[in-house]
Amino acid sequence: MIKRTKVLELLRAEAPIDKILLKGWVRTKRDSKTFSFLELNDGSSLANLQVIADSSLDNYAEITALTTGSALEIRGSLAPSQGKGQKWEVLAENVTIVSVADGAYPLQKKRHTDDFLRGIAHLRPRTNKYGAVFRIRSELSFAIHKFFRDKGFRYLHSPIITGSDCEGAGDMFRVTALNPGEIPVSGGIIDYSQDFFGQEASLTVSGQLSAEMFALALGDVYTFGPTFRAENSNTSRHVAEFWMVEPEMAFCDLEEDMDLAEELVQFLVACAMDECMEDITLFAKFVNKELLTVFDNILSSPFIRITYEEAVNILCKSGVSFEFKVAFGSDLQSEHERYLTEKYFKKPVIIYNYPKEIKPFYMRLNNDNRTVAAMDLLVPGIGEIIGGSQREERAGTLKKRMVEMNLDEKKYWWYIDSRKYGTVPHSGFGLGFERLMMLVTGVANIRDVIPFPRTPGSIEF
RNA sequence: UCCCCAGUAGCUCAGUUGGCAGAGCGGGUGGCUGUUAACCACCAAGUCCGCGGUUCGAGUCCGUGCUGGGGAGCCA
Repeated sequence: MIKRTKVLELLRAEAPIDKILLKGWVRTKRDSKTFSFLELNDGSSLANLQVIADSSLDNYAEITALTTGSALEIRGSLAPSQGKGQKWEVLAENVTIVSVADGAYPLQKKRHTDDFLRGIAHLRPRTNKYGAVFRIRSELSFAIHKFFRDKGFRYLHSPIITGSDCEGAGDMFRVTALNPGEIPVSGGIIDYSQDFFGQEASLTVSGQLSAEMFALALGDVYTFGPTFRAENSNTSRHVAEFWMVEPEMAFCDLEEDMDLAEELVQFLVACAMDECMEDITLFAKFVNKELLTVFDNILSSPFIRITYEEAVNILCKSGVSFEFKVAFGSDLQSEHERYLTEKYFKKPVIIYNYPKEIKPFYMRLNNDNRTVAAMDLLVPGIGEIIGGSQREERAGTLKKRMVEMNLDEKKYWWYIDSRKYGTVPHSGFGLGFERLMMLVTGVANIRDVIPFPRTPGSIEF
C-alpha cells in the first residue's frame, strides 16, 4: 500500500516519482475529449498540483462531470510537466471520486469579496487567500512559543473564567450557571451566592494579573490565549473574542520591556518571511502592495521611542488641525497616532510615560508623580498593537493609586499580597495576536484573520 | 453607541430623466483545444433586502426597519 503524499511535498520534489497516492479537492478543471486537467489542492500549500486524467480511464465520463470542490483520491506518477506554468504534474492511473460537490458550491474560480466570504466563514478557508491567512496564523502561533522558549520564558495557562471584576479594561461577559428563568433575587439584586462560584464571574479580559503572580515565582512567563471584551465596538480592529500574548518579567524595567516588544514584533515578521513566503507573496500582490516595504521598515532599523510629552509637542507643532485637540493629559486619538506613525515618522513608534490619569492603577508611578511607566507600540496602518507597562511594585504606592481610582482593596488582597513578600520591579505587555496578523498579512479587517469572528450581533458559526 | 455609505440572478456588478430585468463568472447541454481564473455556442436561473407611502406607472423618489461596510469612541 502506498502512503499518501501531500501537494506541498510533491511540488518540492527533485525527481519524478513512480507511484504516488494523492488526496485533495478540485479547485478547477479544464477538460477535453482526450484528457482532463484537474487542479488539486489539499491545503498543504497555496499552489495546486495539476493532475492529468486521460480519457482511457474507465470512469472518464464521471471525471469530466466533476465540479469545483469535489474530493478525489489519485493514484499515479509524478512527472515533469509538458505544459508551461508548472514544474511537476501527476499522470493519473486511477481516479477515485470520494465525493462530488453540489453544483451550488459558492466558491468560484474568481475573486470574491471579503464580505461575502464572511457570510460563508465555514467555507472560506478553502480559498487561496484565507488558506494563506490561516497557514500563517498557525506558523506565527508556533513562532511565539519558540521566541519565548528560546529566551527561557515559561508558558502560563492563565484562567479563562475569572472572579476579578476589574482586570483593567473593557466590559466583561458574565459567566453563570443560573437558569435564566429562575434567577435568585434578593432586595432587587441578583444573589450570586447561589451561583456556581458563589460570586459573580466573568470571562477574562487579560491574563496579566495572573501572569504577574507567576513572574514573581518563575521569573519570566508569558500567556497566549483567548480573551473577551463585551464592548459594543464596531470597527475593523475589534472583535469580542481575540487572542493575546502577554509576557511578564521579574526584575525588568520599562526600557527592557520596550526592548522585548520590539524584538518580538521583528522576530515574528522575519519568521513570516522565512516560513510563509509563498503565502506572503499572495498578500503582497493582491491585498497590500506595500507589504514588503512595511516589513523592511520594521526590520531595517530600531523603532522610534518618544515620551508621551514629546508626542504631544510634535502634534502641537505639526500645524495640522486635528478634530480632537491635543493637550498634555488627554489621551491620544486615532488621528494623532496616525499622524505620528504614518506622516511624521513613517515607522513603528513606541510612546511611553503617559499621564497617570489616563492609565490603570497597576502601572508604576514615575518620579515626576504625574506620569506612569506605560508604553504603547503603534504601527502605521493599524495603530496600537502592543500596550504594556512596568508594574507598581511598591505596596504603599499601589494602595494609594487604588484609593485614587476608587477600587476596593479587599478584592485585590492577593494582588497586594505579592508586593509584601519579596516584591521586585517587573514589567510586561499585551500583544493583540489578530492585530499582528493584520500587520503581517496586510488584511485590513480583523474579522478576516480569525477563523470565526465574534462581533456585536454576530455569532453564526 | 454616534456619523456616512451600500443592499439587483448562486457570485461580481451595470441599470440613463420614474416607462419591457441586463452582462460576465458559476450551473446545465453540446463542441473544441497540452490546458493555465482555458475557449466557443445554446439553455435555465430574479421576493430588485423587508414593510409602508407618492405616482397612471417605482429597481429608480420619500419614510421606516433589518443586514453589511467605512469612519469615530473604547482598546489589543
